[in-house]
Amino acid sequence: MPTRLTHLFVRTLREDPVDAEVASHRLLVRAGYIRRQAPGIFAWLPLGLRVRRRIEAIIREEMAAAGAQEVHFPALLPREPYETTGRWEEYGDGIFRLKDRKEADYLLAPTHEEVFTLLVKDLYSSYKDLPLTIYQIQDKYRDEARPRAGLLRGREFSMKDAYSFDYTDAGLDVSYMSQRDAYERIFRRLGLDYAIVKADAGAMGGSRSEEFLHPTAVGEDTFVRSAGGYAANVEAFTTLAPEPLPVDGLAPATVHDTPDTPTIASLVQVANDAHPRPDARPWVAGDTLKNIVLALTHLDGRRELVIVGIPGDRGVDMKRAEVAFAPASVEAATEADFARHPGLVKGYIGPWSAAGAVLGESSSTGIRYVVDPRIGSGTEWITGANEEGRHVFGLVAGRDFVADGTVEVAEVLEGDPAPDGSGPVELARGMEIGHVFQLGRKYAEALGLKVLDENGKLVTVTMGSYGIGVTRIMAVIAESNNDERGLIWPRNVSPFDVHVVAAGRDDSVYAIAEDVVAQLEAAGNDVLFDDRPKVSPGVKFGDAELLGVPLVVVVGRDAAEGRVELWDRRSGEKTAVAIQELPARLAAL
RNA sequence: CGGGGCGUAGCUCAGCUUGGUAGAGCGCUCGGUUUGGGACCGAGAGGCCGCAGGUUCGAAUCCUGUCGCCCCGACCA
Repeated sequence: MPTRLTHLFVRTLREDPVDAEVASHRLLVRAGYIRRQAPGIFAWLPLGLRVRRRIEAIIREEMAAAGAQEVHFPALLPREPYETTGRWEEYGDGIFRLKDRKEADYLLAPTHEEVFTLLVKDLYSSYKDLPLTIYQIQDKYRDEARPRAGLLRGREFSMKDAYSFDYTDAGLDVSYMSQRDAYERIFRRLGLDYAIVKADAGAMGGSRSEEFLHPTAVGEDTFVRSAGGYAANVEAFTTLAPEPLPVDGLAPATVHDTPDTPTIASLVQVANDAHPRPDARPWVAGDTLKNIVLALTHLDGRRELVIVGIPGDRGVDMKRAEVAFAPASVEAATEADFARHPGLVKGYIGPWSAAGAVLGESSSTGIRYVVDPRIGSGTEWITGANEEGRHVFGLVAGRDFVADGTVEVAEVLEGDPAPDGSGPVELARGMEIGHVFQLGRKYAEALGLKVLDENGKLVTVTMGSYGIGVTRIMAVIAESNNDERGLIWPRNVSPFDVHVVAAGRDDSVYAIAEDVVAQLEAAGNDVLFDDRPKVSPGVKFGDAELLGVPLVVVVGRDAAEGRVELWDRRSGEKTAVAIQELPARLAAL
């Protein structure tokens, strides 16, 4: 049976909803696919559900092909498992918590590692049962601080999450690659461009982690890639450290007056004017060593100052800093912090002074000092002399100062060399649409999932987790498949195969359209039929463009002569087709 | 959590400065005329002007408080 627009539960909006900014959000609401219920929470209308189900179907097929079995857990879960793994606390305000009538704690699951692990523990106890990969397609709940952009970052969202269970590391690698391969097939089938980037393993404690990023201006992640094939999230980017240089023969450091140079730009200016380099090459920002005071707040609430030294031509990337110092949180040091450390001369901080080391755990201040990998042994720098209006020139790392360690907090710039030697990187924005992750034994350890191996020895299971954002994918597809008139779905996720518009003034057009619809249905097409009798053609065309079914058949002025128009929504091209040839023409597309 | 903006009809908005009993367009209903690019005429339905308190003879409008929403940032397997 065709779906008739006279009966379909939908109302298209002529104007853009005021609260929608990005194209996908705007169009999905305007075209009647979703309606907002609360911030980041949406109701699904028939059209929206159809698209969602088609995406799910593709995922299910590829999961089955990868040997994963579907299960289903509740979204509402008790506190205990999350308490055991520590995530009840770790998630903080990030999850929805609730109490039952007995005051027992529950949560709406943000992800399901714990209960998957426990279920396998319940049922399996032998290596013979492994490997196992199970998955579900479930709504997840996260109390995002700021939901935004409609389906792209909601507080309720649908995700396919799979979990693999192995008893050897080699087995985990196989399971991981199997899911990773499945993801590539899924995204290819969905027509979604993607980059696989190294991700920060972070607090999840796993070893190998890769994100699938869809390059898009609305993406929230910045990633880098090189022509030679390197790709990484900026948070996971590692700097290519220079080989140590010999320090022998380098000129001794000299201190110069550099009045009024609190910024790198002013310092470079004064250095070139008053203290030009002997070989006349101009000083540049990259010749300076900038020392930035950060304040860490550790999990136990302890506040610690740490100073990071980075080349003066780049800033601190706070996201990279968060990763570098995790699980502590990071912020810029405040005036109060400086007040507690009179040894720090704001604007003129440096590791060295005539009286000895100033920065570092064993220095006069005792403040931990970590530097960018570019500050390698034998490199020379202009940096603060710890006196108002004075800098030290030709300060050599490894000779004149030693840091407590290196740190990856400097911002990554276009053209930086990829760590694998595959050339300079470019920066791009991306939206995370999938994430594959080797969890290792963290959850199995915490929850006691062990099996007996071939030798009758109890071994802890090693796990992987693999997520795909179903509703986010739908938004991403909408985001990259639209024009000023509306959505344009790829054929394999379109809510219908073909949209038939009856555009005529008399009854015969409708009778012919009914016949066309019946033929298309008989040929196996899922048909949306605009049979609204009193609606003008202009409105019908406009709605057809808004709704975004990629193929439209217009039954109109030439219908009496046995011809209809086949309208390619994407190209806008319309071609006359004889009605009896129509099913074959569609089948051939 | 910091910054900015906004709450008036289903949607998009005007009215608020200068207080006087609620408006437009679109959508919806009925009748009629239209019918290949969002047509027209006529008649309608629809609002606790976010909520609470205050000022006033009288508050959508002024004052105080509060709740909510959107955007930017922080945050975010």
